[in-house]
Amino acid sequence: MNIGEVAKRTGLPAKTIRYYEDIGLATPIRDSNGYRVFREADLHKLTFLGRARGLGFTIVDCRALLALYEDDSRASSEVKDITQKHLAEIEAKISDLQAMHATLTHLSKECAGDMRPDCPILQGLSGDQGSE
Amino acid sequence: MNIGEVAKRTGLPAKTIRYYEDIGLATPIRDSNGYRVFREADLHKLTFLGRARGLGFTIVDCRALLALYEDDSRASSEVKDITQKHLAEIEAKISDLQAMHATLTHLSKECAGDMRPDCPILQGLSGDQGSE
DNA sequence: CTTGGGGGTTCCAGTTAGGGGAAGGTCAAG
DNA sequence: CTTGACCTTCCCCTAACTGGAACCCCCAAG
Repeated sequence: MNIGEVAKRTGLPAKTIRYYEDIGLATPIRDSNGYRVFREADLHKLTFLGRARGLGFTIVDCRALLALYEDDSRASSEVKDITQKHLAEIEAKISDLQAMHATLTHLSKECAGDMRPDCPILQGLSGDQGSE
Repeated sequence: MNIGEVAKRTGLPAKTIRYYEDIGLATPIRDSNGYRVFREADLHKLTFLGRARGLGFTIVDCRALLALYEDDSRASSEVKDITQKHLAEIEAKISDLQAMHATLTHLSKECAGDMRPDCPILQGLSGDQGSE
């Protein structure tokens, strides 16, 4: 299977697949013309990578998960640990974003958004806490 | 005021302040010894930048906001537009993260997390949808 | 035979928003 | 005079790709 076909099946851009080979996450063999040739196992690994990345795991995490995926004797606790850490990071990010959202919503509500130059958003950003 | 003092007052690392000068967001003057000298106005701009960045605005947004901040005749609607777009992006990110969180929580719950190799998380990532 | 188009290949540069650290100039105190 | 804190520039590094240039390969049509 050539890279284009793999891209179609996994949904990953060809560029990304080449990149994954570069950093050692995929190891297709080569045809006599230099083209990459992907086997079923390569396809499975790339599909796995695509899903893990889609769930926000970093490449470092993916590398670890992939190693565990290929190790039949792994303990499921190792996988669960990585996942729990990732969940904690996601929760932290959500909290951050929600705090930003609250602040901006508040500032935005007070701003008329018309042609006048008076703008509570800029006042808030400048450090003037106004009549809070 | 030297850069160290500004760093203390704004909470921004000196490196960041130099970077902001590099990209044209701050324009301190120079002392005869080559040291940067920051005036009150520079301090205000940097404080503004710190807050805007802290609320997740990109540097591009900050540049626009700063221009509006310094333009006494701006219309508040321009500021509000940038803010609303940013709010929409924040909302999209929160949704993404919440979806990831739900999926991972689901997978994680089904995983015993013990010494056995059986792991529903890896099964989920591999594309096996199991008994869903 | 040649041309065209649609694969594929490598390599280089750029993205965000700075961070780390080296090599060296400056300043104030003891 | 020296020490240590502060400042300067410069260059490389990060994550995870993406875009583009220049070039090779293969097949079918005119």
